[in-house]
Amino acid sequence: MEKEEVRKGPWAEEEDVQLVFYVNLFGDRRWDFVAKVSGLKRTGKSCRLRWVNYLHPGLKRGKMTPNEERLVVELQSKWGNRWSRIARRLPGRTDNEIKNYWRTHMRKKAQERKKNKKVSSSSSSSSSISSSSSFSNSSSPSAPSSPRPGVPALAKGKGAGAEGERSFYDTGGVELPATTDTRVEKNKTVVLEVEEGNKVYSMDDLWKEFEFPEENCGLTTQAVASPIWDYCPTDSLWSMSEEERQLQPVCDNHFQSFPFYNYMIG
DNA sequence: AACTGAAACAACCGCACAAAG
DNA sequence: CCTTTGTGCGGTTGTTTCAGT
Repeated sequence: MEKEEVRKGPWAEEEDVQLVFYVNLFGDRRWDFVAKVSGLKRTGKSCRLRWVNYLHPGLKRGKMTPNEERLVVELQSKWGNRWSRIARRLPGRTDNEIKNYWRTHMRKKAQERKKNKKVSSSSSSSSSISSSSSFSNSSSPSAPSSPRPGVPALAKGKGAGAEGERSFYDTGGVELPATTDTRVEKNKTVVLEVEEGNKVYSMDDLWKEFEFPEENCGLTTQAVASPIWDYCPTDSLWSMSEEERQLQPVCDNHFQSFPFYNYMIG
């Protein structure tokens, strides 16, 4: 009946590392393939989701800026719940994130509306709360709302500069459109040195890098890209053909420990 | 200090569409 | 042209953390 158990639920750090590695190799298109080859017991769908919502370089984390909030409200009223479309206008934000944001804020608004109704019905007869979309105000831009550690030690996308107008979805994968400098992170040297020297980095370690924005000040949209990218080879890999990759594993130690290695040679 | 509700975030599910065979 | 497969999207649910009482 069950062919292979499919893992569900929260992703482990190793899984993240593994996924990033393989996405680096094969791009972010063939998710089924990536899922299979990586040995992750996840569906391609699940891998894609994890990538898009969490691991993607260029993801901005942390609270929405007032600007972004305004934009979301504006675009939502214009396009409806086309979250992915809206997300494209908000570099670094995912449709999921926006969706969640909207949901909580709709709830808030609904509550406010209820309150107002009660008040207005008891006091006067004016309606008016309806389409006013008082979001930009109600979202209290100044509300500090302490950063949520909901995400393991990495949701601190504080100093994310909201610059750049490009869908972060187009990581391009192998067939990256040679438009602009799609990914700043790619220029960073490192080779999936999750184990650098003799030190082994956990995902937390990797993420921590981003708690010090000064170190990334040269970056714009990608400023808070998933730090794991720092540890992944990119350019070299992107430009390699599949065959080349087979012949020339990037970092042997790791490489061989990944199921992919067996897959390729076997 | 313990409890409870709300908020934020992560992940899954099902459907629709597009491309490949 | 039809079928299959993969991907993207929107909706929904579950989990964790925080703030207020």
